[in-house]
Amino acid sequence: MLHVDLDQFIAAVEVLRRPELAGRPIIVGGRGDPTERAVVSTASYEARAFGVGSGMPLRIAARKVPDAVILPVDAEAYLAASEAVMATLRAQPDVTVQVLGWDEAFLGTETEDPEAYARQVQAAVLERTRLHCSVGIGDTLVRAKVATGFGKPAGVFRLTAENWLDVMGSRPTRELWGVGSKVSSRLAKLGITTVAELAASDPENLVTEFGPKMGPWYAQLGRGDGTNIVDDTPWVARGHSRETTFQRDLTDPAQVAGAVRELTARVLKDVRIEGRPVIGVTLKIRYAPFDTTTRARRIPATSDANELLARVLDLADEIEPGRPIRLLGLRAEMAMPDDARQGHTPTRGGW
DNA sequence: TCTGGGGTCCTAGGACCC
DNA sequence: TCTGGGGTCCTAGGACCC
Repeated sequence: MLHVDLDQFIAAVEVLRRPELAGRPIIVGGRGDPTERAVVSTASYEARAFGVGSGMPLRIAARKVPDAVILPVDAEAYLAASEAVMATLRAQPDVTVQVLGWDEAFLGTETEDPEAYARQVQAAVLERTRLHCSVGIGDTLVRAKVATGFGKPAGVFRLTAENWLDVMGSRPTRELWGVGSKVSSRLAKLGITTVAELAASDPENLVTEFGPKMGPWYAQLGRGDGTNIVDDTPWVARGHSRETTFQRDLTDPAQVAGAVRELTARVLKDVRIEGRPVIGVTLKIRYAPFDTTTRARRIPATSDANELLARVLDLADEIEPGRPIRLLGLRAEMAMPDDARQGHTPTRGGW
């Protein structure tokens, strides 16, 4: 199968509508104001050369690149571009498309010459959307996904059982899809720092450290093994959430109550579009500067807005009075339809 | 005043039941 | 005068991804 990933997607979309920005360091994040609390969504390759990357505080990014073009996030524009890309992918011959986000998808197809197929996909995407993408080819989803990184920018790379350890074996576990900084540190404590070491590790040790599901999962990841099924079943959202980081910390209880009502209204808007009852609510509270806690309640299935607001305000009563609040978030968990895809592979935000 | 916003899934521990 | 065992449900917290 193939994994397609658009190159510097958000920055590229911005350049399409403002060609004079081509070649300049572009940073997209927040409302485009580096004095505000916000982080970088995407940086162009020119900006990345200065050490700027996704997730970095906008303020710091702006400091690193003094003459950067800093732009606000325009989600609608990226969504429209994304839909054009995905439509192009779906129009390819004999293909199953599993969308992973705005700028990524797996493609399942049977072909004698995957490289040629990949080049054809790149050409079609470029012609239809004027956007460049990189393509990974693999015999599992994990290998295809990891392969894409070696194809960037605008290239094609193949990773299979054959060359997986040659290419990945000596690299740090952090480079695996699903291993972040915390897990790589915990692995290091077990004496596992490279992909090859993870691939050869005793699953029992991993179960002790990570539990019955994640232990074996990490061992499999080290080998690049896993499913090779591209699943185009339409996604069914488990829930919807909204959160707000306040530019100035909230201290006034009336302000907090107002923010909670506003969040509830925003979440309800999305839930109404789904048309499914809510079965749980979670309030997320970040006390300044960075102490985050959650309060959750499971509730009888309801679609009644007043009922929900009452529940959320109950949760808000658990906010400690007097502590400055930097962020409030609200998530509504929705009832799943009986036929929804469930119990898939553990991936956390992936497939 | 350095730390977004939208997601998913796993784990541990307590409560509760038989 | 000892303290099971299995199961489910729930909450809080953690980790990761785009």
